[in-house]
Amino acid sequence: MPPAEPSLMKIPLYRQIQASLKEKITSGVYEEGGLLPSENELCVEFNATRMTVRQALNELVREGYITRQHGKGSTVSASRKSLGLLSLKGWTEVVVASDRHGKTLVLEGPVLRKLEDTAFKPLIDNEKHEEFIFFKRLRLVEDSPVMYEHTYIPNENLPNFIKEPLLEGSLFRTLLIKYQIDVQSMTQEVRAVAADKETANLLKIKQKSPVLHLLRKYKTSIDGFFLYSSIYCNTEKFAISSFN
Amino acid sequence: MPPAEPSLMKIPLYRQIQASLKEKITSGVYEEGGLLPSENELCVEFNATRMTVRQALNELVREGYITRQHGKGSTVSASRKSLGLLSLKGWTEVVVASDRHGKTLVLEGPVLRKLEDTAFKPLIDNEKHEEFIFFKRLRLVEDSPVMYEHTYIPNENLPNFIKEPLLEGSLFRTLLIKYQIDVQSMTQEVRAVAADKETANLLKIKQKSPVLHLLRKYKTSIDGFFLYSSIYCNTEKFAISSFN
DNA sequence: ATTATTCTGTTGTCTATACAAGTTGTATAA
DNA sequence: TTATACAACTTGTATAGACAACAGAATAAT
Repeated sequence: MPPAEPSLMKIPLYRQIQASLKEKITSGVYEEGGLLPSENELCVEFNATRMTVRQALNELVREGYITRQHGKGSTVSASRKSLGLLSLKGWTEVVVASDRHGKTLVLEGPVLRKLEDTAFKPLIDNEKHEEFIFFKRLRLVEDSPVMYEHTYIPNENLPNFIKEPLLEGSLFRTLLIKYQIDVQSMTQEVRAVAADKETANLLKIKQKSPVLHLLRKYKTSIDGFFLYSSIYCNTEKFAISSFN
Repeated sequence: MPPAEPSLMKIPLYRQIQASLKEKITSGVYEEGGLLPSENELCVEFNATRMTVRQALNELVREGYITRQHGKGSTVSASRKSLGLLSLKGWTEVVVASDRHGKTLVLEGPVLRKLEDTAFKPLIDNEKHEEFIFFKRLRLVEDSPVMYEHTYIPNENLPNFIKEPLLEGSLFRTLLIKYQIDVQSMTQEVRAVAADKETANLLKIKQKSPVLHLLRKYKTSIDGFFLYSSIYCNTEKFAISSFN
């Protein structure tokens, strides 16, 4: 029997539990600082064993939604004011989750071009990638420019990518839905640098102002297929936050 | 019966496995890019079940030591050149793991003082903490100053702390061994700012140079007991890296 | 020779259970 | 009233096993 629609593929139970709880947390059913139902109660609710429930809860800890305490329970974390961008989540999800009005302007692309940015060199293993799909995007929060991003995607496995627009404006979502490519993890290097002329203009700050520079490599569900991003952030109004 | 020596407390099996594997990775027994023994082989070696071994392996993924691939195995990650300081690890552990020569100068403290730094205000829940133990520390890598750190620790649960030196120069280790306080997780905000006079002098850079500013809150095994750090980083030579 | 198919070993998911250990509230004893 | 002990509930650790899904190599069919 052929597999079902990729987008309808079977989702592991613990992922469903994780998604359900996340939904209830962000929508306020479980309020900040309050306790989640105990593991045993969740077992009953989702008809699963404790190990499965615990896997879901551990994922939520990793994502910063809850904290847990031995003998007490799982507490809903206070939602953060700053944008949680050191974590994996894509821009769209982060801005929605933080309840802010976000917008993305595509300044250039998608176009095919070679990777010229020398900063990426140490991150790329093999030279087999000749051409990349390239984006220049500017991201705004409440109409203030906050991030200026260059994205490079190897031009493989992505037929018709440059011809069609992004689903809901989200790159990650487009990759997942249209190409079944799941972005799974990320590594990045973080620096403070002085804004160059182009960056300063776009972010509406003075030239040579301090900006955050993030150099990212995203790992996907396809072996050897990575995405690369170079991001400049204006951190005057919004900080970048992370957990561990 | 009274509990045994805290430092000899029973360590969970999966932590032991985790530590053993980490040791073999950093010492080169398992080489970069190579495969770890399979889960079943590790079960035999450590006399544990797969779930226990998997818990250890998942921790190593979280810490960035290995990656895993369905149907294939666990691969030892390439060690990173930059300092993995967005993760939880303390300075001592990070510098040792990255095979670099690190040194810490205590410029001031430990002394008792109130928390004046207004940047911390939004991070601190309750005002019950009157006094904090305060440190000013400068951290060097290969004799270059890289980080300038202010640390605030609530003056509770820590008898004789300011009178005695740190164990092996490590704050985290001292808290764990002498006070049984385990630092478990961290949240932080990251910004790019212009170096003020003091910071610039200490880091041996020009005034107003871009520096990374990390505002950290460490969670410990004691409920309601947090550590706070404000860190300025010179990222010209060393970047800060993180995983997810 | 090339293409399918099967096989084997790997990690991923899940069940069911058990006991240890931390937290909290309550009942009892001093 | 104040301790102390206990009970009930929580999460943490661990065992033992099962089947699914994936990767790669060996084998069989074309």
